[in-house]
Amino acid sequence: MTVARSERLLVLLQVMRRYRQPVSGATLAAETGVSLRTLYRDIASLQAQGALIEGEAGLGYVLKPGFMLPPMMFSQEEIEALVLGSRWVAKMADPILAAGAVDALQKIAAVLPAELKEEIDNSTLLVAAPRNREDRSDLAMIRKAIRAEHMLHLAYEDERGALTERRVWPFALGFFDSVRVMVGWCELRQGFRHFRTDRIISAVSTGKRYPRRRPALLKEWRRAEGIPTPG
Amino acid sequence: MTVARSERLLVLLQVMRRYRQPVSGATLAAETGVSLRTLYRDIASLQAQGALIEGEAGLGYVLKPGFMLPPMMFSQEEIEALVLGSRWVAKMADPILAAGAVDALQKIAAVLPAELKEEIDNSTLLVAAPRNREDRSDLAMIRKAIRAEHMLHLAYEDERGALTERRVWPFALGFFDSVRVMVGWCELRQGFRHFRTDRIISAVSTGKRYPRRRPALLKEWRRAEGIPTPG
DNA sequence: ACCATGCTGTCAAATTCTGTCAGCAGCGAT
DNA sequence: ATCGCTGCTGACAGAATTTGACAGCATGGT
Repeated sequence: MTVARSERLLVLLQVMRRYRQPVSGATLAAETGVSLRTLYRDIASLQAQGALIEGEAGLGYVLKPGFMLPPMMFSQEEIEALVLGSRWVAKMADPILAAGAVDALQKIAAVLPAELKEEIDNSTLLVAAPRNREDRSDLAMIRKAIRAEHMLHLAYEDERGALTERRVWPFALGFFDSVRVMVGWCELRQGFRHFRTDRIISAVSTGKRYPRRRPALLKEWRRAEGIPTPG
Repeated sequence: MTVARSERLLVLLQVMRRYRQPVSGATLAAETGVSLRTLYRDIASLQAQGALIEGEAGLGYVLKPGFMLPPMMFSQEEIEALVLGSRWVAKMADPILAAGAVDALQKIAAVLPAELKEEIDNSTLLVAAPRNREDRSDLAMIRKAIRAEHMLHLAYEDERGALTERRVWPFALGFFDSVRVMVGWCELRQGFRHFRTDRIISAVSTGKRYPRRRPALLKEWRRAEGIPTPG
């Protein structure tokens, strides 16, 4: 069986992820142990399968951030869990993440045979409609800052209505029943603080990285709060 | 590119799903337009890729219920949505569905390169811990009854504490912030009724199908309640 | 203008896939 | 026990596909 080819394509994706800058086709060909001509064919294959690879003459290839899943089998419970979870995200999260949930569902539905697609459309697992929120915070920007480990300038109104400005190192976002909370290290208080996103007056990314790494902060915060690691 | 082969494997899965009973390899070979020898090789390929296909001598092949996804690409937002959604399900749904969510996450994590797997483990999107519930209802059984369109014998305690017994046709399950609600047609009241699962004293499947189809009931209920169809 | 690079066509060699034939093993019915 | 049906594996030759080498064109940056 030609398992070699599909595995080579997976390897190719990994190699492209390693380089964060554009890589030349010649380099990729060498790393995957294949001729340049074949590499071009492999790239074309991946693109045909939906991989977001951009190639520019004179520069090389870059893989847009994302995840290529190989073929895999999900049980009925697993797919129901994914569908229900995505629906919850679609309703409860900010517009961009919600759009991601909808897109993911559509991608999955698109590859299912008609009979099973209908099963999803008629899925019997429903999620409550979200409440009206007065939460205009830009969660997408906050998520981006978290991913990039960028410091944020925050104007925040605490429980007592007092307004403060701080610089914080955001590293997590919590979704509770009715509120969303940004978790970060607060330079002002020199400690971990939780910020309800509906009380954030404004958040501006400084574009500068904070000095510690996100997983370390997360771990330390978990220990400080006595929160077990999620499954 | 040998897109022919992988497509044939997808077709093979669909054909196997059509037959709910065991199918002989010869039949499958004829349906996919391939020799019997090659069919055996195709089956082996699918099994190697994780498909749950069982073959028994003298009977044929059966595909265990589930969904085989072809290789596909998810954007960062999409995968974050899937992860967050699965975490929510893992915490908020009944044990079986929660296990499905955990399993699905593990399957996805298992095929990601180490660096991205860590990304999921350190995911910055958190879900609130579930509240303590006094909800001992067997949601897994209810979901099963919904899928099979089976009638349920229900002992239910309504808001006023009055205890009733009814036969209902369950067709949906709603997840709200703090309560879960089974939706069904109530034979006693001759109308759609919502049953909070924590007020269900006992639910016994009759094993008999109800006379109407689930999608029709769902649609009618949506119209009656003024609920738009979910994305 | 020049170089690095992406991209496509062509064709023969290398590789893989497929069909045919053969044989063994497990299961149910006669 | 025997038979038929079926799953499953090995071997091998021909068919089909993939690969590599070569040639050429297009594009962007220097």
